[in-house]
Amino acid sequence: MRYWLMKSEPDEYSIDDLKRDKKSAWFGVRNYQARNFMRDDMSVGDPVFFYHSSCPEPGIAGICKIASKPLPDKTQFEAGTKYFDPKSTIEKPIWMCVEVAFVKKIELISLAALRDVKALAEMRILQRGNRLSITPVTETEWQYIETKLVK
DNA sequence: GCCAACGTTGGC
DNA sequence: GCCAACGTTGGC
Repeated sequence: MRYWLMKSEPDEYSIDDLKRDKKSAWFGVRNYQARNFMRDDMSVGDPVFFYHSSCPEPGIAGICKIASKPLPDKTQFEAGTKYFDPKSTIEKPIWMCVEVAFVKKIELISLAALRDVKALAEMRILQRGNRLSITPVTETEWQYIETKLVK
């Protein structure tokens, strides 16, 4: 089992949206590293921190879990949308996604609060210049956050 | 809105 | 394969 952190802009899709939907495809990822995590490294049941980015209060807003094997991201075939990729074909899709299932909403753990914790200094999300929308979380980091910061 | 950092593109 | 130009991310 591996642990993950997945970013979403709450204006686009928030933890409340996932709570309502129970389950959702994590579509729209157009970065190869992030895609490869979904395609190659995730397993059904892996726990995920749901992170709100590009918003007034960025931080971890909830917990969800991986709920499907990798699937072709349908939005890559939708001509005229911002996720359309003309290089992709049904036979050879370029972009993959997974489904995630809601686990719980938590009291927001702000980015500032995460930065305050020495034990989390090495977290990918806190590294300078990090922009990757999906990052692995180590077991140590997960346990620390889960036991000490999640409310 | 600004800007640093990073990824992608495309000419050579 | 190099690298400059450009686009995007995301915190502030």
